[in-house]
Amino acid sequence: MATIRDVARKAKVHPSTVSRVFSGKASISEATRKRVLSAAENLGFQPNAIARSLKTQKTHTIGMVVPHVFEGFFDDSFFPQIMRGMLEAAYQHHFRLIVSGSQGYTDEISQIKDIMRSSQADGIVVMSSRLDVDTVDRLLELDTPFVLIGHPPKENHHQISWVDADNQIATRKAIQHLINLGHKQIAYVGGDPKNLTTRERQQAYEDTMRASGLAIEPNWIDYGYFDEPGGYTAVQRMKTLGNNAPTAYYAANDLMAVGILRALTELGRCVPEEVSVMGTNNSYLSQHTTPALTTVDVPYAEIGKKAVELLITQVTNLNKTPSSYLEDCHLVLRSSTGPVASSNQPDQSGRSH
Amino acid sequence: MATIRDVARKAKVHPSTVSRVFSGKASISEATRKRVLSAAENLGFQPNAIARSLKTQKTHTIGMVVPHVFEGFFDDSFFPQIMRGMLEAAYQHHFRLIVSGSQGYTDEISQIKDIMRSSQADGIVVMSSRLDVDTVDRLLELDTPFVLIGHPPKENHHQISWVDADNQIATRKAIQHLINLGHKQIAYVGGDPKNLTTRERQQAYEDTMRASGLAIEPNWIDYGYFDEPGGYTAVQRMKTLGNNAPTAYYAANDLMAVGILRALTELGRCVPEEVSVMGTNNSYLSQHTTPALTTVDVPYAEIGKKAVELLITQVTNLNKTPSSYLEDCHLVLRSSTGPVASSNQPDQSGRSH
DNA sequence: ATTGACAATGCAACCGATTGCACTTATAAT
DNA sequence: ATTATAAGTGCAATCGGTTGCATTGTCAAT
Repeated sequence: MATIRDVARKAKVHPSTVSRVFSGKASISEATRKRVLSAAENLGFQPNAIARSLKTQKTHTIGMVVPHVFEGFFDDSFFPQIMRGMLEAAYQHHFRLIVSGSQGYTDEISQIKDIMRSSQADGIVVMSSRLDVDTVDRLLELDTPFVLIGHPPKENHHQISWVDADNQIATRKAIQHLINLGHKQIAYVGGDPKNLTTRERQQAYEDTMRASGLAIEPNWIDYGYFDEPGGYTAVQRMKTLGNNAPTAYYAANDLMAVGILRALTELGRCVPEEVSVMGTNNSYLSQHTTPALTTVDVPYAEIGKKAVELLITQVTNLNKTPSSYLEDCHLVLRSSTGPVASSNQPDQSGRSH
Repeated sequence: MATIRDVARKAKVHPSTVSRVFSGKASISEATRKRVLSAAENLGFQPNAIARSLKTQKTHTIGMVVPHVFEGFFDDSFFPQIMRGMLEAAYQHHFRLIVSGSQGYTDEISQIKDIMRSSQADGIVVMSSRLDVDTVDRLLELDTPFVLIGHPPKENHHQISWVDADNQIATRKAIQHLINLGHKQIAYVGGDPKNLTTRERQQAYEDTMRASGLAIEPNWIDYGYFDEPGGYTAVQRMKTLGNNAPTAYYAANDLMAVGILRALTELGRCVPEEVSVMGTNNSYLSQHTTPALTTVDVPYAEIGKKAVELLITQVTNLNKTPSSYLEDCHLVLRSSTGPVASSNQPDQSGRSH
């Protein structure tokens, strides 16, 4: 590969002149510019990104780490969509993404630290939604800018940048939708109780129930760990509640909702006539289930995009102060939710609407 | 960030000694190693990856470019699964992925060239399945190792490394499955006729039909450009063929098969009783359609993994000779295919099995 | 005619590691 | 005791760019 000195020799100028031609920022006479450019063209020269990075201390690269061992990560639209948004924003600013695999949550953090300490990226998008204060604090010490996708621990809310779906409002909209249909026995099937998003959604679920004066039955709450069997087994567990079994299920992702659908179908319960089911994410899967899944659209691509935009303004020094964004989610009404069956609430069927 | 000189000063050794401690390859007395390590620990030092790359001319990075503007790319399991496999292999060899967005096919090539010429990656996985000889030749000139996911132009078969699904056998298995069910009027809904994979599959489709002595009707061949509406409109077009309409559809991905399913459902044709439908990819979507989709599993994760493994052996000089792999695909029998309806072949229903 | 401003270019140090070579010291072989 | 060998470390050049500073040349203003 040709270097800047080769080009300089061929164009009979000093290497620094070649550098200036390619930087575009300095004043260069039209004549030498032409000469340099044609010499470069001739040699197939392009500035070496590594050398440039070393000198300028900028890699034009945003890091991210993906736990490649979690297969579900790649099935649900979650990761691909975030990635798409990140790529879009990065591309617009002439950045690239550097992505590392990881074997799990703790490894994820060490990979992030490794990228930071070895200066492989100007900034990092952190996707772990299991962060605790200590971890965040230690990340902060490394002072490589990062933005979190998801919610930070309460203590760090104003110390770091983050962007997340407005899970609270999203969940409220979902639960309220079910309540409006007359449901009173509503199950919440979360992902992983260690996951902050899961906890946040659960909180919103409980708040919304309470706000409508509905009781919260611990048996209506379960965790499906984001996969299809998880939703399936949640139903298995709850069916034993007899009359007290939920008339509606809200799942923290579509995949678990699909599992719920499958379990219900096997039990011979009709959706939405007897039981309503809602998912989350509006994954493309949700359009094609039977019945098509009512869900809440989470703009993951937007979130990913926003995250790297934030990061890029931070690394280009336009604005170093931490900021955060809550992206709006909206209901996608399809065919898996309907009015509560009258048999489920014999004493007040008149009131349903 | 602390540099190697800071550590050297603190440990009272020469920077080269620090370097040797971290390289692990040189002989260092236990005493100084301890001293250096603790100084490094103390300063939070870790070798700067950029500087190291500059000197060693190795980035420990594999490049890839993703056309982020094609949303379908991120919906189908194709891209996420390849990515997962790539990450897995990269991780095992302590490599990372550097990924660039792109606005389309031609931009994809220029991004690849840019990564190569700026030495941002040791090797590149090229995913474009529309390569022509000229493009490949020009890529070859840049002599950064690359491996192609998908089929190379015939002329380059032995010049470059590539790994692909064995589309030919996969398609043959699929079509043969339909033929075995008694179908004679089988539609092929491909992706994009410019796509080599699409052409390869179409070839296998035609060969298999011919091998069974079946006629090939040009009207049974259409392109759905990999998305759901594409499958849908293919059916719209073919339904006008009346008695000559296909009794079975084979789609080059599951998403189009879903579109086919939807169109058929709207037309009131029962699947699989009246019409059979097959998809390709065994995406997680295919498990959850109604009826569940018979499909052919394409081991994308394996392909991605193999691609970067190949690349890594090449960049670490273990083996520079081009090689190629064809990954096996297998049928996933579910509920969208069945024996041809007797009304569709009134004159030979006795022969169907 | 003199001065000042600025455009155009060269010079050389620097970014943070790596590594071939040389040197010293300790250990083993003769 | 002498020599060969290897271990342990330092020196300095190098990877391929960038950039502050110095220098020269040009042109306009006074």
